[in-house]
Amino acid sequence: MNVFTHFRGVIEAALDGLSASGDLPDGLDYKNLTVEPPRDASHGDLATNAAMVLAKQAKSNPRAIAGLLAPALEANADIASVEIAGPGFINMRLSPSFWQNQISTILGAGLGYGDSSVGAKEKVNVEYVSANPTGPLHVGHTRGAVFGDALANLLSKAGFDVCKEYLINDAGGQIDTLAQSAYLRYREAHGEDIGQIPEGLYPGDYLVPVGQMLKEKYGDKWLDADESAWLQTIRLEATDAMMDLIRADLETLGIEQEVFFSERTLHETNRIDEAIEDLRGRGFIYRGVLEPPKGKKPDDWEAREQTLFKATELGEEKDHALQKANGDYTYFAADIAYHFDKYQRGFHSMIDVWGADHAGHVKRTQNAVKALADDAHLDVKICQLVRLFKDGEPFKMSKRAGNFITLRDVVDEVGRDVTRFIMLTRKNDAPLDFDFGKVTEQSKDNPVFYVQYAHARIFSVLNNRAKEMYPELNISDEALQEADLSILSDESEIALIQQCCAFPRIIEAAAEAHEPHRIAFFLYDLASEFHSLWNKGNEKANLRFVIEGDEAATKARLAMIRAVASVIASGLSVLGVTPVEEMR
RNA sequence: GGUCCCGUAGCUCAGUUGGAUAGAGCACCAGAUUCCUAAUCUGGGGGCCGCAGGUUCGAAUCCUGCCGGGAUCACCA
Repeated sequence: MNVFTHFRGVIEAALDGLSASGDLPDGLDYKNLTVEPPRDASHGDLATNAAMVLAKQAKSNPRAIAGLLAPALEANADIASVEIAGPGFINMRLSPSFWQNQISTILGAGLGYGDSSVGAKEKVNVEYVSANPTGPLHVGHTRGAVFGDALANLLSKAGFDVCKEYLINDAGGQIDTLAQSAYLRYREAHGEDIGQIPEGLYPGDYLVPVGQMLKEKYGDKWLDADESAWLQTIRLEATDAMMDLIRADLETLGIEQEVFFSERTLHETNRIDEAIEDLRGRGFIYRGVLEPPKGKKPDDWEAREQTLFKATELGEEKDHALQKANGDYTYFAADIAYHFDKYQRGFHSMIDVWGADHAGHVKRTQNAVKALADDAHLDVKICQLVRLFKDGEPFKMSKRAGNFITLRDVVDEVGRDVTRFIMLTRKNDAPLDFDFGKVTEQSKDNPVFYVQYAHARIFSVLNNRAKEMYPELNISDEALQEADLSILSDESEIALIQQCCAFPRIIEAAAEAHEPHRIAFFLYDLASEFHSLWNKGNEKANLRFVIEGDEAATKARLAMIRAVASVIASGLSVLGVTPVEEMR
């Protein structure tokens, strides 16, 4: 249950009552009405702008409306006090018992706490990673992979029907390069000294096993053959091998996408023609000559008539080419067909996760989607660069030299959970510093540790201290739900419960904004609230979780911290991070 | 030159889609451990939210124009 949504309902009911009694006009629009936690906790637990939003509609002033609404709200048993403040805010304080009872709700929901129905089972396609199948994933792909996966999890939790998808770019010229590179390794597998890998081909060792595989499967039939004899077959073989590699890389992060869509099939099944014909029918396709780029003109520029997408129709500066000089479709053309295909599969809402280097293509792709269907929507999330450090020193990666830092390097070094969490500690469109030393440090500097430590501390209390002092006490979730929670009245305890209760709201807001990093920040705040209360037990022994000679109080406290652990675990599961029960 | 992203404390960044006196961590200063992990916590100083206009009850947030930093710029994917 989202506390704020719940009380929004209460407030709207009270307003309806005022309309019915004639104190307010009928048919008021509640659209802009909000119920939020006030920024300043001294203002209470909930604040609503209802009076201010409705003032104009009701032809009255905010404070007068607030004066009508306040008594109606005070009648609610869960609302302890109501006050009108500032320009017409209505601040409410909820009764301690309301907050206390939320613990039972959380324990009852378990990992399902925070699940929402705002998504209304709407189909959403989240496409991420989609790295060219020419080698293992590197650290740059890692951020997009984690971001996309967490975003998809988040949307699922918020009630959307989510598909995790990967586009295999297996149609372009870089696949020829891959095949040529693999062919070289094939010759090498037959004992030939291939020397230095020529400039322009992929030098990485990861193609050595592909050469071996080709030798075992096809023998020596291509050793003296012309490229035309082997190119097609090796393209397919090498692409498959690279996708196996990439899937294995993703598996180390716990990522498993449901759909792997081959760009090649778009070309082979005339899907691109279909999509372009569809756009032609809508007036977005014509033949023409593009202006040369302003400012920096490429040396090999030549004016040429070609098939173009009329992006200027949708407000862009220039149109975009759909065909290359050799007549093949451009990547943009294929991408249009790909999004058209997604739409036809029922995904009217699409999200693409791209690297920063593709930022320039966002607008045209969104416009293409807009042109394809009025009810289609594409959001493109750009992941900025990850800067690698080791103890403050920058880590350079050089793809050209073939010794770039791979996803696997990162996961091997710091582990899956740390990799995933740290990648989500920045907004996707802000650059991220990743220091191999810092992220494994066991201190509050390291947010992964800080959150995990809070979770582990709770289990330490439950499994060690509580069992020591009360060996007979049943600490299952079911038993703890029955605890008498009324002793949980300290300010810090209520604050901790309130922080837990913010979780469903955070899930909904983060899902709506497509911003999974908010979950990571929320978890940090929740952990902080917990550590704070823990330390209060140092000064005030009566605030400790396990209290000698007071089993009832102990049980209530254990219920509370078990609920905190549950919310942490629930949040971490969205991020794809495993909660730990002890630190090692 | 065009487009997109960013500009918030000395540093690294949040900021609940427009709310009340703008927050956290690091760093700096001062404290807390007979007690469930001090691997933590408490308190303190520190700000023309890049600049200037506009929109309204109300702007760090939305609009416009500048300034500064980054990414990208037919025919690669």
